[in-house]
Amino acid sequence: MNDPRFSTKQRILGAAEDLFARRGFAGASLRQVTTAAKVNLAAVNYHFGSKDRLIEEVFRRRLDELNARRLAALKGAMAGGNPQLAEVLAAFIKPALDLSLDREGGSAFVRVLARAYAEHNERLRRFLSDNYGHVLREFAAAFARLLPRLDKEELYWRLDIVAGALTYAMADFGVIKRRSGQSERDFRERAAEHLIRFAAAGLKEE
Amino acid sequence: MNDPRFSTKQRILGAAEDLFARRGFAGASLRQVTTAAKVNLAAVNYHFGSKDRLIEEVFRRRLDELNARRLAALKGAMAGGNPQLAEVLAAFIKPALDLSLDREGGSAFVRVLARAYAEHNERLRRFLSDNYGHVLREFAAAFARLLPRLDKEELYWRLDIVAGALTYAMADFGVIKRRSGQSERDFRERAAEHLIRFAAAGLKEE
DNA sequence: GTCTATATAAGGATAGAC
DNA sequence: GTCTATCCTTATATAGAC
Repeated sequence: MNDPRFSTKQRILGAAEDLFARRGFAGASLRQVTTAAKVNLAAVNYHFGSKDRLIEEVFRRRLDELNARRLAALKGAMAGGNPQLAEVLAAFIKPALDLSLDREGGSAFVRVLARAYAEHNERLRRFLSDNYGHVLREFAAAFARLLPRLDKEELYWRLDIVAGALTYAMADFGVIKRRSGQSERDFRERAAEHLIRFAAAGLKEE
Repeated sequence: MNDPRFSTKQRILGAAEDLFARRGFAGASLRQVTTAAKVNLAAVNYHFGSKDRLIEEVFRRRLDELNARRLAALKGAMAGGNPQLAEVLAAFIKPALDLSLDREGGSAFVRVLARAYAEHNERLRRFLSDNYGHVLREFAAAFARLLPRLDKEELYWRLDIVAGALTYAMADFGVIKRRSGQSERDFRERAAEHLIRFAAAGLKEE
């Protein structure tokens, strides 16, 4: 029972992630979280200090790895000296959709992320911007190199639209359902392909 | 004080819309709503029966008109016998972005709508599907006529992506900010234009 | 580090007078 | 239709024993 992957702290994070995805930050109570994690109610305040700090740690646990993967993929796409638009898009999109495939809570987390957008919560926005803003800036610079004919304003508009579609796709908001014979992994991979092709077409449009 | 536009019921709906947008359905309490509406706490249960029913009425008040406008615009686009893709897209997108321009609460409502997606709330989904699903089906049929080379699955994927980008754009999730000299209306109109061009390019892609 | 017990506040909903 | 008062549940957070 001393496996750090199943420590009290990690069990709380896992249960919180799941419940925040399903009921929202305000909708999921610490009682529900600690019950699901099979830990004592007081453990949340012992390990995290408050509900707000617990929320931040739920983000940190996933986003550190997600953004490291995105940057590594971006570096790979830019390395050859002849970067392709679809590769750079894939560097941004695929790690996110992969995360949504991770049965160990990742699929819940992407919905938490979508909720964070909907929240418009200033505290959360600042936390995300402070910790992960540099990743977005690197991608924006890469796209600017690949699409030199688009002025900056036009480029930002289009990237914003791509981000919206990605957020929506990741959180599974849409109406498309997986067919019964299809694996979750296959479904997600097709979602990423459709999204990348659609986005590339929209970005390239003169 | 008997103007039905400022009746107790309408004031509750307006305050609820604003608070649900800012704090979410669980995050906004009936006490906050009734205080903002300057009505008595008990008035919510008298007029609506419960918080859940209040939420549904917040949706109904806006969506009846929004979807009527969309269908009217769709009819207009299809009437000539030579419908254009951009026109049909505009019939779907522009009424939504116009709503987001309505200072009388519409701009709050689009954020409520985005939250409803994030909620994945079964009760809400059924309510929306039962009441407004036919509108989406009519648009899907129109797009199918305009894009005969896309098979049904491909078309649905792409429409799903468009819906995601629209939801995101309406709720102002993105990073693009209005410039100081620019009016809100002008900003929204440009958002709609960018979105329609981007979506049309992505939909047409072979 | 985990427990029980509890302080303290806020929540949705309702009863009953006016 | 609107009010006050209140029921009952749930919430976050903490104190202090183990």
